[in-house]
Amino acid sequence: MPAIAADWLSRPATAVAPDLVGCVLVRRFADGLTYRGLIVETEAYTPDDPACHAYRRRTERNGVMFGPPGGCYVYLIYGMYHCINVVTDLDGVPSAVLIRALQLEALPPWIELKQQKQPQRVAAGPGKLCRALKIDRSLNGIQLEPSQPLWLEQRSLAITTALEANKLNLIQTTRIGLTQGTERPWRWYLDPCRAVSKKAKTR
DNA sequence: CTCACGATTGGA
DNA sequence: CCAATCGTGAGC
Repeated sequence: MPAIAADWLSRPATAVAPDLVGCVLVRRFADGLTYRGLIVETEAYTPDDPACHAYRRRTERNGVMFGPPGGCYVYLIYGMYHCINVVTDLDGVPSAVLIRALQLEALPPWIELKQQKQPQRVAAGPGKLCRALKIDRSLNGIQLEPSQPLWLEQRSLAITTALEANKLNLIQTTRIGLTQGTERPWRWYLDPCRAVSKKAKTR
């Protein structure tokens, strides 16, 4: 499918996040090997949001969030995992969409299949997907486009059709793992889908 | 300059 | 429930 261009991402993160579910994240290595993952879960972070890394002010870490849409914001969390975000909205408006889970088309060879209890969940979580696709801070600040080692592609017709027919549904719930802004319903995921990190609480 | 802590994960 | 593990940034 065609690559997603920066102008499509030049909207509030809360508008982009649901639209990114069903799109594809592509990882291309220097040797040409390419891996694709269906985006099955996202979260939005906006400038007025206390959970957003850029809520207080611009710092060395969150700088790319202040840049133009289509930027790639990667940070280290808990000293051992990386998380990847797609920068959205106008240049200067610090907003991003956290990619929380992927359904990989094929498993990279460095993932020990034997050790995987559930191979379809190797990228089910923001830290896990970065580990699976070898995404770290060396990719922080790159522009997400096909000339780079990482880019986005539009939804396939098959996914769009399945959503329209309610074969697949886009569920909206509250975000995960936060201490602030927990009430904002800014998480979206595909259902049914094994690769989603966690299902919404059911009442 | 220091030090508490985090948009996580996997195991007890 | 809890430890692992370290860069970041708020506050002294």
